[in-house]
Amino acid sequence: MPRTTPAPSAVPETAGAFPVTVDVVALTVRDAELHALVVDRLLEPYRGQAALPGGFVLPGETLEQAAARELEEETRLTVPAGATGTGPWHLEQLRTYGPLGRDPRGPVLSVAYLLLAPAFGLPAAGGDAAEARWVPVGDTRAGLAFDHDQILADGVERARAKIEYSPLAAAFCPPEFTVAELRGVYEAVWGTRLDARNFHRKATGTPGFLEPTGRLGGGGPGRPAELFRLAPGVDPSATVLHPPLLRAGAS
Amino acid sequence: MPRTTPAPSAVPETAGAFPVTVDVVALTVRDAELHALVVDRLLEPYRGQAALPGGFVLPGETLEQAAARELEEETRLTVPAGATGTGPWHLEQLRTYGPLGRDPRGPVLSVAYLLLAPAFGLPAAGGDAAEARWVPVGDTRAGLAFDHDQILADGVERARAKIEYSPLAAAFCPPEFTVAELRGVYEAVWGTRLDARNFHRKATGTPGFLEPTGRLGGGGPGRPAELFRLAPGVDPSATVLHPPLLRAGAS
DNA sequence: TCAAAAGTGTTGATATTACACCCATGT
DNA sequence: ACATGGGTGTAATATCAACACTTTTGA
Repeated sequence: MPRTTPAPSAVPETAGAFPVTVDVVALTVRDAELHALVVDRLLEPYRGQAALPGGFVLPGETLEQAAARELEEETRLTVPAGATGTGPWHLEQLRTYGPLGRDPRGPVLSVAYLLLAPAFGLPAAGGDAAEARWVPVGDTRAGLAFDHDQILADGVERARAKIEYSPLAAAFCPPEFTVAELRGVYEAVWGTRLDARNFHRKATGTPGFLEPTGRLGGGGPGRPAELFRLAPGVDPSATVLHPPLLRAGAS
Repeated sequence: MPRTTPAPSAVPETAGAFPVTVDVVALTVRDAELHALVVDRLLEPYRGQAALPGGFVLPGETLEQAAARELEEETRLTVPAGATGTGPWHLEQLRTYGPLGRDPRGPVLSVAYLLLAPAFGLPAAGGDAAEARWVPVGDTRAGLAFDHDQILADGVERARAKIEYSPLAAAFCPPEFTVAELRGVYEAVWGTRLDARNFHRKATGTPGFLEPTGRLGGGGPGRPAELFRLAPGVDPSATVLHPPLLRAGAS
């Protein structure tokens, strides 16, 4: 049946209205490993269990606003406005789950978001919000509330696929970074080892990806590495790298 | 039926409840051109204007069920159950739009689905449902109600990207098809011309894509073509073609 | 026999991979 | 000096793109 509209500005009575949540898969690379942000739930259902940060969408806000608000409330982490654009942050919609069979309270729709961010510290536990912490994605087998294990797995798979053909790996790095740092991101996200020499050539040789800053970075042992930034004017989520940085190229 | 559990704890009062629609981007290839399914709206808002088939999600149904029901109601087209799997049909979630600024009646969330299907006839116009028709995607500039132009564009772009590295192009074909038919799908979806000889080698040479049936098809002029089917046991949405059938390879 | 479409062979250009080798710094 | 990581050169292999050529049918 077509949309039935009793009045020009009403929604049909037969249509259900659904509570809608946003849940955020926030990923970062720490200690050469991919980590996800989880919070410990203070309230029922699943009280005391770990879950993805998220919560109900409020009237009058967009889904992106709700995602940013929930992240900030639960982790004191402020997502820069317009993080869908360039820079060391990236927020994009993942997919929508529900409404049936995923929340003991009843039908709830959840719109999941994926956030890719450079490593950053979290405030010490003990605010009025639940404690937020980073957990290695390999350690999260079947431990999260609701269907959040599935959502996390989908988010990780999305990240793995996207860095292959988009400049999004740079979203895990600070504004200026070395090729080795970038390679560390690929190795952590894919869980593989990459040949440093070939990676360097591919990354620096792919048009529309990296731009040299001219400066040198790093104070560790060995020759200092050149610092790069993301090529100017590229939308990391729209740019397609050619040739791609192939996942198959792992040794 | 609605799974409304009286519940250990209820959804917080502060949380908004949103009407939720599903809208379907149904694509097919007809006359060597990519077409989308649209319906003419019988009711306000946007009465008389073309729109994607879709409508409100009812209590107790899943999003996929709602998408299939709306398609069937508005186009008399029955989506086979489990069309997310193998075969000449493919239904997948596209993304979620809203809730603000997209429906004059107020905040409405829309979960968009993408359906890839072989060409099929539509019932003659004049049922109690709105008339459904195929329109070439090139002809749909800014003509659809709501934000459906954007949703259609997103669906087309998803289809274009996916057939490059997945066997999903076969979802546009009947169960058995020739390499030329398959090439026609790529040409229509990408809007390019492909070299028939190189395409044949790539398509038949890519593991996990095509399986020869041994039979021959076609009664037209020229040498009869071998009939193929999708390789058995492949999930078209999960399989990754290697090497991919590159869009760049268009001549 | 001819037109049309299917399918194979071949070749130069480009990409990938593996690894030898040099460069620049801290200790 | 030497260890450590940064970065370049090069050669074997695979893939891509263009196109000559053969095969198999209908008219």
